[in-house]
Amino acid sequence: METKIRILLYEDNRDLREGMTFLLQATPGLQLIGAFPDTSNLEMQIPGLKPDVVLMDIDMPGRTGIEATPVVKALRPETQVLMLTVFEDEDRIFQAIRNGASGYLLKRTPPTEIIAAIHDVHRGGSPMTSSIARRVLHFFQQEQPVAKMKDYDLSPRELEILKSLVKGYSYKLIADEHFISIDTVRSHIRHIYEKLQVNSKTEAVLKALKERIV
Amino acid sequence: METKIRILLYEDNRDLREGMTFLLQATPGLQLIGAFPDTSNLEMQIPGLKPDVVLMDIDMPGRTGIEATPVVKALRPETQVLMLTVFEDEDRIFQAIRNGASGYLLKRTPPTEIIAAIHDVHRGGSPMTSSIARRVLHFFQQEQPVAKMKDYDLSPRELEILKSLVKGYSYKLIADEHFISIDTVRSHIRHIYEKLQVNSKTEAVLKALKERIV
DNA sequence: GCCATTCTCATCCATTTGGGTGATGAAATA
DNA sequence: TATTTCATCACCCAAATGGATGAGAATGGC
Repeated sequence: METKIRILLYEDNRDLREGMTFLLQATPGLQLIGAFPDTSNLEMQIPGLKPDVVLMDIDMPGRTGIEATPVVKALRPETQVLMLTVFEDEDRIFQAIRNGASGYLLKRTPPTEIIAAIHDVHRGGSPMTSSIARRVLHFFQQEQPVAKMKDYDLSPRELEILKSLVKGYSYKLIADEHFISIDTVRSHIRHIYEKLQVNSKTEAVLKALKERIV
Repeated sequence: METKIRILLYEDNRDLREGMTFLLQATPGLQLIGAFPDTSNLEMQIPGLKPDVVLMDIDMPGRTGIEATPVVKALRPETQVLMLTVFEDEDRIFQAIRNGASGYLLKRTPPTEIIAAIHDVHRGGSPMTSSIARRVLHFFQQEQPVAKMKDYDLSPRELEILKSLVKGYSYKLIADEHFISIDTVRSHIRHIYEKLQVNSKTEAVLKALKERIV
């Protein structure tokens, strides 16, 4: 390893902080450049210490780890934030991820895996426990009851017209777009409304979007 | 371990299939109950063999692993599908995930980790390599340029009206909903249009949704 | 007190939209 | 071949919508 990975630790629990400090200092290839019980001085510490990886607890007094993460990313985008916490609820996981966290580990993860995860996140990976990963995947899967999704039996032409509606076009515009008369457009739209069981442009557009018929 | 994990393998490459077969048969706690070069007989094999975990290659002749996955989940929802493939592009990853895969490993993953992943997915985790995980997280993060988002300076009342518009309501309905006259509704909506720079209900609704002002 | 904003309501007018009805020719299907 | 579906267009009418303009009451800030 050429140069050590520069690590910053934010953890309010003193025992845990000191334990992690010991672990990190004892590990070759890693360099702990700071360990703090809160994020109140982020704005000084991040630009000053230039960490490669920040280990972030979630539940801290003052600014939580979730709130601090986007600040870190804003101050120094190349810094990787690794959440290290006891919380496993989807809300916090997603908030952390949306805020720019690159990894999400539970504190009960064995030390060797935490070390591995630090290297991992520094290499551009996103380490996470598989239970966290399951929740993330679940998010993608829980989607629509696509299977039961009625296709509403729209004709090809009706589908095109519906797409134009979803673009926010007026009847006249749609007519021009498709080189047909406005009455033909109206005719198609009437059929679309009937099939979708709606009776206005807005409702049709909303339904089309919500059930992604478009 | 009380009872062995029942595993089905779908992999068209003969060498890989035989290699995996050897690995799985040599591992205590696992029971390979079938290994097939294609998914043409899924409909018989899944209900007949009742696998706990299916190892699924993506690129197979006939029905691909991505297409086969939802079929597996439909035939036997409790079966966990673990993608095992060489492809690492976001498209395929997301297709697989959306189709119900519970894990996603690259074939170059070391055998011991594959074994661990099988146990993992069977326990309800979602093993994935951290590079895959990074891509998944990236999907959440790439979102909107929230920062640049103008708030359009809508008044509280206008925002409420806009929300009603997004519900697909007509002027009359909105008037009733808020106990105001229809002309007042029209007045608010005109102001909304002006601020959002649109000139129809549909456009306003689309803009509100797209920029999630609602 | 004065000013800006917001919320309210109104009137007038033109355009758009929704709904009813019907018709024609082409294409696909039974 | 007969029937059905699709795409096209038309005419009528009523309701909804969009745009211009104005105006009174309430609120909050300066």
